[in-house]
Amino acid sequence: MTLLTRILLLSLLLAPSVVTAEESSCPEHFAGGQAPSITNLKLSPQTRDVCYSGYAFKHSGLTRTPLYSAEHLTSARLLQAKGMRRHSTFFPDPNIPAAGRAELSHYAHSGYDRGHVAPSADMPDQQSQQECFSLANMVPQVPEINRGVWEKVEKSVRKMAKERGDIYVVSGPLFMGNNIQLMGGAVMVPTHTFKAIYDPGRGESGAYLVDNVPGAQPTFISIAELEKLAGMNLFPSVAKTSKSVAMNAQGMKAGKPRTYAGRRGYANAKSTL
DNA sequence: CGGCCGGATGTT
DNA sequence: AACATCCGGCCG
Repeated sequence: MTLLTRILLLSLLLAPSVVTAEESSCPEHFAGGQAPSITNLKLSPQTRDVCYSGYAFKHSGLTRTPLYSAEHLTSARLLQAKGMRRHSTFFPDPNIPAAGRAELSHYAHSGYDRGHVAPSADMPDQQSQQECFSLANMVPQVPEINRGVWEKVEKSVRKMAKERGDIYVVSGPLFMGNNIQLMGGAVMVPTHTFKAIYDPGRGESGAYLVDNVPGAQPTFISIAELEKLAGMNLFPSVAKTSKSVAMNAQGMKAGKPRTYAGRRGYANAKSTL
């Protein structure tokens, strides 16, 4: 089977709903049914919201990455996901206009991994498994990070979801500073990746932030702090006073929780977008 | 330690 | 699509 027919087959198999309005057509993926919203207007152009069965994302044609991918993780879902057989069928997303999407060629021999934003291991069935290999759910990630500490963050969040039973997760890239690299002349290489968690049962929230450079360790920041860096309102339905989740207790070597704004070099960092 | 997992690579 | 191989982390 050629690559082209495989892509055509995939586009037939996938039945996404693309929405442009404020209301999400897949509220089940979001805390309070409300999708994250953009507050940094530089991020707004060429965006598209896509709903899949296991996650939903907002894609940017400027970065050719998701700005976020959102999932609702429950213990039942992860129990089901655990038994899933995985297969790697990465594909350029037919729901994203070709002019603004990532292609397999952009990633080939780039030195970067195709890093899942919504992870494959969270997906409970064949369809969602397949859908999460969309290149619209990928960011160029330093291999050591993707296969190392980021994987650890993902596992830690799955563990948290199993223990708590029910959490909402929003993951995505950051593009900080004025020296953003382009992979394959097209796809923006994120400087960081984040994973934000909201626990509706306990009213707690928090986020991991990991630099996209070899040797980086995860840091823990508040949702409010992350929202400033990301230029997005990640959990619009959640009161800003929600308590912080004690993520350090999840087997992570994240060091002391600290405020990212306090770190030298980041306090004045601006998104180039 | 070995075996498994999850993500990625390359070849056919 | 299947297969071999790699890797780091985790578990018994």
